Amino acid sequence: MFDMEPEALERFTWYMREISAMTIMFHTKIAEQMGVSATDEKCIDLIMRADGPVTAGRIAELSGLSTGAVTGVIDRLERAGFVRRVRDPHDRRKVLVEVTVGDVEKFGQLFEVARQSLIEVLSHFDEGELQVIERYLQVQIETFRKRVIDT
Amino acid sequence: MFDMEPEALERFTWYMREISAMTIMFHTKIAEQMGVSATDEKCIDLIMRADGPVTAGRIAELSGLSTGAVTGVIDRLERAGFVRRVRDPHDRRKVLVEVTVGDVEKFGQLFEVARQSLIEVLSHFDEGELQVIERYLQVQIETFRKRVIDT
DNA sequence: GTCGAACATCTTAGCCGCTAAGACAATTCC
DNA sequence: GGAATTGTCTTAGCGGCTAAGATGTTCGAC
Repeated sequence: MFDMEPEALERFTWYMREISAMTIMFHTKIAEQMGVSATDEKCIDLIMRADGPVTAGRIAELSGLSTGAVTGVIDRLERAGFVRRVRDPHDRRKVLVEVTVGDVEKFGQLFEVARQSLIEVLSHFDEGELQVIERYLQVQIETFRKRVIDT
Repeated sequence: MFDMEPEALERFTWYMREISAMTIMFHTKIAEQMGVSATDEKCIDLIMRADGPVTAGRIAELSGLSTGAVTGVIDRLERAGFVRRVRDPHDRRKVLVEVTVGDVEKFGQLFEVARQSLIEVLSHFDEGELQVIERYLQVQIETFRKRVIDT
């Protein structure tokens, strides 16, 4: 079905593993810089990546935490000024969690460094190569979501 | 210095963020499947990615945990049969931690799924495209290690 | 060789976040 | 309107983490 030298596959496996570990470290550093726990940072990332406000319960589902734990997460993030609780006017049981607008700077430094690093990486490639890379990233997201995450 | 449409950069940023979140989820699932905590899985990943045996203290450095916490990590991983403590014959203060050989299967399923997924992803590309992708991964690792991790 | 300083790991006390179970409040269904 | 359901919060109990100190080992000066 797909013939690739075993050594090549092994190299790619190593790249994935290395990037994977760097990703974990990156999130650890972001959390440190924001002055919150890794769990809290994971949740705020969930909230930011969602489109539109998210309920507390949805955060529990997405993060795998209990609802009780999510209450604590939101308490801490709210106290630190990263998010805000808003009662859903259509269903007043629900608590919508919104990222507070002006405080995107608090994520600041390291996100900016990451953005600059991405630009630096991409600057090594011409138009046609970037198209290949973009397709690669799209296929990777699609494949891993289907086969690894949604199971 | 490097001109790229802002929308393209935004798309790539989104890809990175998405992959980043999937990576976190992946490690969470691996840990679950292994029946250990995320911290423990992070440590065993460190040990496996290192070449040669690693000391307890080195694990503390690399993971950012206190030495006391690492003692607990190794206790649990040893009890679960993933690693083994070996006294360094040259310096008997040190404790070398080795991954137990026959138990690689315990990581099993999900690693295998990930490996198969990687093969599936790569099968979408021809020889020349794979070279571009490989270069991209190398540059990414190098750049992010330099600018994000080692700071 | 001996002694003290430095080093590597382990132990312990105290703290904090997580889970599970149930309380409370709002909504939906009959 | 009343019962069942839903969404969040509260609480008790547990387990992992940090910081500090204990224990065992090595290194260096003499």
